[in-house]
Amino acid sequence: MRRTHTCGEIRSADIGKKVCLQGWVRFSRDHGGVEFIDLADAYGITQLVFDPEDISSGADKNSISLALKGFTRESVVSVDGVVRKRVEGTDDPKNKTGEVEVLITKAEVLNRSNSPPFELGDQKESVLPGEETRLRYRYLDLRRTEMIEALRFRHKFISAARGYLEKNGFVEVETPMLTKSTPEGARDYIVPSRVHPGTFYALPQSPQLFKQMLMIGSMDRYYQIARCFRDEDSRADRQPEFTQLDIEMSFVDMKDIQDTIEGLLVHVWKAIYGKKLETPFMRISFEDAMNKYGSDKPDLRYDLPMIHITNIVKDAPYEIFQKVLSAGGIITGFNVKKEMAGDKIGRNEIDRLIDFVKKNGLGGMTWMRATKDSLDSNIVKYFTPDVLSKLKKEMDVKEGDLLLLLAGPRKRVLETGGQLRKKLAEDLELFDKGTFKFAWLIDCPMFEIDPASGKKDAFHHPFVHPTTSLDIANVGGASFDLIMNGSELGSGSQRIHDPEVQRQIFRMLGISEEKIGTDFGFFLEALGYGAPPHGGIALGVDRLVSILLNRETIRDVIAFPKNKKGQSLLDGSPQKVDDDKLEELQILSIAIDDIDIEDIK
RNA sequence: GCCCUGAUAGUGUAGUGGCCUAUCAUGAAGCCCUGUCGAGGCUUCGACCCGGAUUCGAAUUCCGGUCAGGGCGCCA
Repeated sequence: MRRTHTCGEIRSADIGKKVCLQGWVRFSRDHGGVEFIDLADAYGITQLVFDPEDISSGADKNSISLALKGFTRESVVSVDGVVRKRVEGTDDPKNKTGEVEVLITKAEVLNRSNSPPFELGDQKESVLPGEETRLRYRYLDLRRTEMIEALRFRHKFISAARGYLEKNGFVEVETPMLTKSTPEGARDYIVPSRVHPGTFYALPQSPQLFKQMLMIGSMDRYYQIARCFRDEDSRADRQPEFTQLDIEMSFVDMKDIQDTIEGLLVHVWKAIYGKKLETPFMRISFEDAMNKYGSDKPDLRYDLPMIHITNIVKDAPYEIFQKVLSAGGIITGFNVKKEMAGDKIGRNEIDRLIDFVKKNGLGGMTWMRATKDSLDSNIVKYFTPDVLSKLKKEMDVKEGDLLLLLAGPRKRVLETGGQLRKKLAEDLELFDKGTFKFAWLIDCPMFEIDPASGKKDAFHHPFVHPTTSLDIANVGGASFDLIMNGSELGSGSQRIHDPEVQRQIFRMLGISEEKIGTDFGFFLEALGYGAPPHGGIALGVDRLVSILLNRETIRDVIAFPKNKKGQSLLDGSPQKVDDDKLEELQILSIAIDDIDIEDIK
């Protein structure tokens, strides 16, 4: 018999029905006579009963009993039975099928399971095994409700996004996975060509150039759930392969792209949560974000800004400040309000914060506590009453507030301030985990200087349309980021559609004429054939979904993720390939392990 | 490349120089039990990441590795 119901759908209304259920044996409880089995599938759990003294007509007690002996944990079984109400007082209110049970009339083991390496029950708070074990046996991990929910949610998100985009005339187009290696940016995963020995494709870091060429090809509205690859080190929110919701539009400006994403998210919100998402999103300039929050993706669920006080304290004879100032540095501070901190930050905690600041590259941290009518600290003596009063005014100091002051080189102070702000918010629980605060980071520069090499780099990428003359010092770029809760969810821009401007940007990035030709010649040529004004954005699907589900890492919303070192613990990739395969590709490995030491000697 | 944290039965853990023949739970195997629901009871099985050092004595201290995770760099 084929299954008639899933393990999550039988209710009181089904009482008396003959059913067939198929699923996994999650738990069984043998009372020496009556026996209960929790049968699980992706939809839920139904309790099965075998009672030797309560056998339905036509059922064979001995054959059922025999089959049940083969029901090991996580075995796949098929059971026929009759739905009945549970004995008075034995309902299970925690389970949506908890009012009914299925009295077994026939049982069969479809596939016996080995004893699982970790416990799969997750009705209550179960103890999760380490992630290594979960990834090694991902197919078992996926049976857990949490994982099933994550993948369903992810699907729902993508499905709703598709619905919105299709309704608005977007066409999903697949761009190639075997593409050209690009010189700038992240490292490529490369794929050897057998037909052209010694040459390689690269897996796409993003469909950037192809989606732009789709616009040149008059596609007008494009989207793709695009897999992207970057051979860089992983993080909790970064995997070697990841998914972007990639969008490109013709005849639009930045506002049109932002409106589209806001519309999309409103639609998704409605579909997933049944709620209205407030738009338009707040906008914050790159400069404000850095100055106030020390981050290009500040968490805006709480305020706690940096308040710059360089001008107020510049004359105070406090040696540390004077040293910093004479080196061209700045002084800034946080006012940790009494309402935020309560009495959570005592002397010991301040010492820990000072350590934190030191680890983040500053010499230390000065602090003051606001008393009834003054500021209390071992360094107040260096500040005149006038300076203290100005400081109190500027930082809006009330009794019980704690001032944390940072001094040092501008960039260092802002970055460390941003880290400290984040830490304070976490320690003091300044935000609600269920709140999602979107914002657009706007007014970005076109270029940034790499502090290590002193080289000029593109702030976003080299295809961003400049918003100012290219001759001035701080060229602006028509790019923007979607940020939420301290994460960057995606970045978009209006693109360059004039080949001469594009060529000029490549030159400004220090790419030689020859390189421009070999690496981007085809693209410059394409721009030359009537490229329409266009722009687009890419949203990180893994990241967004993991934040919405409050998961610590994007691995928890990816069915088969890699570990931190980029390995799949499930199939053991990456692996060596046989020598004859390499030979066919005319590839010779010079990895240390592959070199025969004797040969070298 | 660097920094931080961790590693004890299949799984999750306790254990800060001798009370360790290593705790507890879960699991597995077996037995008992007729209304449980992560059932319960009894019995059994099963572990200190590797190498070196210190010490009379190391799971515990030190050094070096390996593995895992978080972060910096990197991610145009």
